[in-house]
Amino acid sequence: MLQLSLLREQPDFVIAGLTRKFVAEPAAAVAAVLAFDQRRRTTQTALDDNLARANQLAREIGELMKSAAREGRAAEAEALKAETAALKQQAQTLKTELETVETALHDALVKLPNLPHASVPTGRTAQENETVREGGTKPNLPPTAQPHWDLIKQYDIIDFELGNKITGAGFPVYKGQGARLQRALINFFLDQARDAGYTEMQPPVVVNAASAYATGQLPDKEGQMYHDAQDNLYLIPTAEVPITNLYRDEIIAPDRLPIRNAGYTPCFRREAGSWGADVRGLNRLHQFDKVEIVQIAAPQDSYRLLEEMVAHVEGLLQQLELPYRVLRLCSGDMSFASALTYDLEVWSAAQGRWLEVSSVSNFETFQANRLKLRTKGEGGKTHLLHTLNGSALALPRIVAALLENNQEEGRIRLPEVLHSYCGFGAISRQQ
RNA sequence: AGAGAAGUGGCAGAGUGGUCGAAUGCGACGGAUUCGAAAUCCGUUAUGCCCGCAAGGGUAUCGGGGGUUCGAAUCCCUCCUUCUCUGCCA
Repeated sequence: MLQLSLLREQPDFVIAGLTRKFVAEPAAAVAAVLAFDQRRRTTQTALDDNLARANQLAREIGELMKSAAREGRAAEAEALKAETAALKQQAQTLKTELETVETALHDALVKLPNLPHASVPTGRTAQENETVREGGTKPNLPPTAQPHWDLIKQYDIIDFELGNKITGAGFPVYKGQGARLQRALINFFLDQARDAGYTEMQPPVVVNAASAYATGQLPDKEGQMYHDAQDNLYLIPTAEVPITNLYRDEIIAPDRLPIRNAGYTPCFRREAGSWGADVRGLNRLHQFDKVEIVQIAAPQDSYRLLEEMVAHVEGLLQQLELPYRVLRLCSGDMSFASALTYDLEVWSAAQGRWLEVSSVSNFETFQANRLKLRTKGEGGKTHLLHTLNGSALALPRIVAALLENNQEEGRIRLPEVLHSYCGFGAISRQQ
């Protein structure tokens, strides 16, 4: 959620940013918010004055009651009581109005996306994303090379049919060397995060509505989460949700910043309506594994830390010997909450396409505003912090690329760095 | 899951209808003292919102929500959480 103070103080700046995000009628949207804000303030001033008067009367009545017995002033007290009755009625009306206008203000404000950072290229679609750099070398595969959905059957390491039987489509079962590869990747990613200064966290994988709301999954993406209606809990779509919410409603001492956390969790996504030709095999799943890195930073440090995070993820891809590229997303392709996002994609050789394996974003104060995540600055004033997160990394597409890019006759070679984690150096037919 | 008890400021802990955003202690911060430190002394030490250039003032918040009352941390209802005992269980 954008900060109301920014709309008040720099409406033109906000409108310019919203325009770049292709928000319809940005000037009208900002004007509507400001109008609600104005109404809210006059209403609250009226209510506060009313309550101040009522409080004062209550004090006076208290005094009169004390002296009533010996001075016979009960009648005066009764008169004042009559006045408070009128005030109360008025206060009730004002309270209702305040609630209504606050809701309207809030509803208008949460509809506005975050503003793109100055370095974000303006553009509507993924075609206009900017390639920042590429790394690694694309392999030259023979024409007989197979896509990963065939390889996993051939080596019997990931079984979609079994998952379909016990759960449903998009919930694969990892078997034997496939399961061990998953575990190896998770451990490798977590160890790398720890070495980079992140504290490992193991959060719950279901969260309450307040958490889902604070990081922005609710209300916008309600239909994309699995929901347990009985207890009103949501399965997390990413570890970002619980790990960021650890700091909901907190005032963090400046000397604790930046806070760096990492966590492995399974992630659950309904992916309603997003199935198509490009989502075969591991390209899109309802449940997948991911290690997420999250930082909470002072505003002046956040963009430097964002670059660090991208470098960390790049380092992982380099160690996995995967060809990759780093994209700076254009304004129209960025998520609702992000101010600047880098996507990292790996080359999936048999499919002949880039697969997004990580998205690293700076949300500036957009999430922190809903989280009420603050710090105390000069003069004891509180102000919002910046939140950042990134995948480091999501497993399925990494596995897809590893399988496709490294396929050889009768085996799939694995990068050196995984050998000790897996306990084997190549996937072969024996389990 | 059943029975009982409890939820107050960074922590501990008082407060059972008015002068309570809240005693006291600890911690933290600033100052005095000191060559420096300890000890001691003085002071400061929750958050949101509204009015105001500011100084300052107002308002709300004592687990959440609702109610009674002129007035609620205090009484009532409800939900949540924690603790103790019993039961069940990886």
